[in-house]
Amino acid sequence: MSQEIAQTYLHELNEIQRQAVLASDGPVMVIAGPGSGKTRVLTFKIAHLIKLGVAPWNILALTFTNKAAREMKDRIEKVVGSVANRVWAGTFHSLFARILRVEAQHIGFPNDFSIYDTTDSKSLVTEIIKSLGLNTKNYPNGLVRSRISSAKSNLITPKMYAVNEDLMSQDRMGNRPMIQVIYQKYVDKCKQAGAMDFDDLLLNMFKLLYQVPEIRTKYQSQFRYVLVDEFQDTNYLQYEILKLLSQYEGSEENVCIVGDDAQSIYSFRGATIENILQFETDYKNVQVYKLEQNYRSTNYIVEAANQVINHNKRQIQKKIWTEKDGGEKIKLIKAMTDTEEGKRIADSIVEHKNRFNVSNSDIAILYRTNSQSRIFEEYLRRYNLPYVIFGGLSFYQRKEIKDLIAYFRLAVNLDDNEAFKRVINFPKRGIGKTTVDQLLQLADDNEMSIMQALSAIEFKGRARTKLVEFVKMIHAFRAKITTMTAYEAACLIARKSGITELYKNEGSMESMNRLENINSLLDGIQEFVEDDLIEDGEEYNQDRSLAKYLQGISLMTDQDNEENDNDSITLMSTHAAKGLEYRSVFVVGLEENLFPSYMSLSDPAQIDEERRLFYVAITRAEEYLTLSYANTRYQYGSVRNNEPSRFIEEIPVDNYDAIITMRNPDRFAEPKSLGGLRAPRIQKKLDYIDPENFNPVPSHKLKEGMKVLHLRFGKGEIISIDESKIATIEFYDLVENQEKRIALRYAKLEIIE
DNA sequence: CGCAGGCACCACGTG
DNA sequence: GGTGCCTGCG
Repeated sequence: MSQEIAQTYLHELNEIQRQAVLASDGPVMVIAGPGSGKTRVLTFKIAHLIKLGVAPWNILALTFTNKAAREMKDRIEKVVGSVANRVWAGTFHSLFARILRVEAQHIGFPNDFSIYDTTDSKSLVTEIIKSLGLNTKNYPNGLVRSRISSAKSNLITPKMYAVNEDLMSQDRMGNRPMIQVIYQKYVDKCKQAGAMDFDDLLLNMFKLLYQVPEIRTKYQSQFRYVLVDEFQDTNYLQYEILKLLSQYEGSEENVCIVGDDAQSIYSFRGATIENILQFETDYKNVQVYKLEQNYRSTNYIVEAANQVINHNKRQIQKKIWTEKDGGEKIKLIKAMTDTEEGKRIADSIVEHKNRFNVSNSDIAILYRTNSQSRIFEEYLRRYNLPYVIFGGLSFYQRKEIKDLIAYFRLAVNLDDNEAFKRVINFPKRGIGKTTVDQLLQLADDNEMSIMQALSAIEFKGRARTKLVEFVKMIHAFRAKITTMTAYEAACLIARKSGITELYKNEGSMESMNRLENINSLLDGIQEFVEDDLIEDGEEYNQDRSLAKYLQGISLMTDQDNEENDNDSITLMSTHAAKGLEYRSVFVVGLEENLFPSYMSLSDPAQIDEERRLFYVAITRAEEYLTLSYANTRYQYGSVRNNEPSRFIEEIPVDNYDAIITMRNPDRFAEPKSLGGLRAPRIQKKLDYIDPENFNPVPSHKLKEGMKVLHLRFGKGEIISIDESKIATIEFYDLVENQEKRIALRYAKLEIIE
């Protein structure tokens, strides 16, 4: 190793980190506590390999989120330049999908296979349950899918399931003996549709490597170095794939796994810490490095985290420490209601900004469930604090977007039944439920996709002419997508399908919104077409077809689009926060039944997982950590009382800001007004409207010229009301877009004069 | 037979 | 608050 390399980046590492980076050959396991420079080690390690002369495309780096992959690539690029783009870095799902696009024919799938997302998979399962004459009471969709998913993740085929006495007797005892039959049918139907669900992307990658020796050899020899981030989140199937890729005759087993057992939070989707323990047995002479120095957080936070995680029995021994002494103690906010919690958090944020000079982008609010975001959203809006929400309903999950994309999918893959079901009568073209049911039956009886059945068998129903028209249209689209660019084809489909026209004619606020979303999708497609370089492993791919575009987006999530570049507060689930850090973190909703979740209360192992999740949450904070809970909360349509979360007490009292006794639930003092500081006004603060004292009036009482009050936007004046009962209202306190168009049908407005 | 509106039921986390 | 199913009407 040359002197020059050492000077460029190795000095930025501590001793253990450096050893881990330099251990380029053979199996390596890095146990990395939160904030210990894990990503730094991974990226420097890859950069180091490239500097040593390893070709970038011989390196496979697997992550769990697109975000982590992108960050990794960016950081490698900083060290070695644009050649970093040729590293195979990405999520398990996206990289395997890419490989399957090339190799799918070896396992009996078309190369332009569709990817079924959760909605598609749900819909297919429901269809099957019904077709078997079962009801969804006995066979809840979620349960069936989780049985199927877990079977796949453990490499249990439907046939193996049928002879697995454990699984079958579990199903019998649960009075659901038909799950195996549903599973078999689900697999058959996916195959027929040329579709893979998320689990199949992994499963089929495994099959490909396992069943086709020359393919196995091809990828084994290509991926000379394999690295896995967040290894504690891998499931059995993922680990088996990793072993297939890295363990073979004559291999040096250059595999490096990085993880932290204390941050394993995905057991619900089959992740197992066993993999970490197993690694040392499966590979010979594993070099183990433990990164224990935390560079992120102050001692109060690190100490709290250590104490909390100590309540978990099973774990790899390590002691996280930091040199950052002093700092602020942890604050605890106790609220009576969930609404009050929202207000108090917003107040506290304002105080933070003023007292500690933190900017919005330094702040994150973390919650257990995405549905908690709404209240915080409302208060932040009222206080004029900009925010971004990660997670929740993704752009690609919106109805109008899914519908248009379903047309794309169907045109690319005629057998994609889920896409077919979605668009056959949208926009309305007089093909109703009865016809669709008949079609499904027809296809099922003949073991064909619907499109195949339609072209092979004369359909006798009343809707025949309309069906012929529909099929013609889809075939016309299909012809266009091979000759046109993605953008041209997408515009044509949006128009000819009747989707844009439908929303234009409707003219409501909601439709306009949808139209806008469709336009942003089209804009995105245009960008895709105009982008002159697409990173694609070894080659810069020149394909600008709609099919190619579909491949790119099918595994995208919202988090891949939203950039927090305009100084906003971040709101997200604790799961989504893993790997991120903020100067000031608010962990909210710390109540029994919520965090820990009510789903976990009966199972100690699941409580441990909730605790690890809490551990992840608090270790996101660099300087300021605030915890909060509410005594009562609106849940499932009624008010519920919850005890404060057990996790609050697991942090020693010394780490808290206020002196409090830890015995009874009322022990937690109201946060003191600190140093006489008052929550100052920032920008134009909207008046706080108490939802309890808010009295909206029926819409017919609203007239032009009235002064009204809106929960979110505050005071305003009705400028006009048009014939479709859309009011244009000017809101005085909004900084931007003072005028809003509000559909009176839905609006809740109080008259103030 | 198709459609709109009403209504029950559901909601943990992710690719 | 969203959505998928059911019902009664055209």
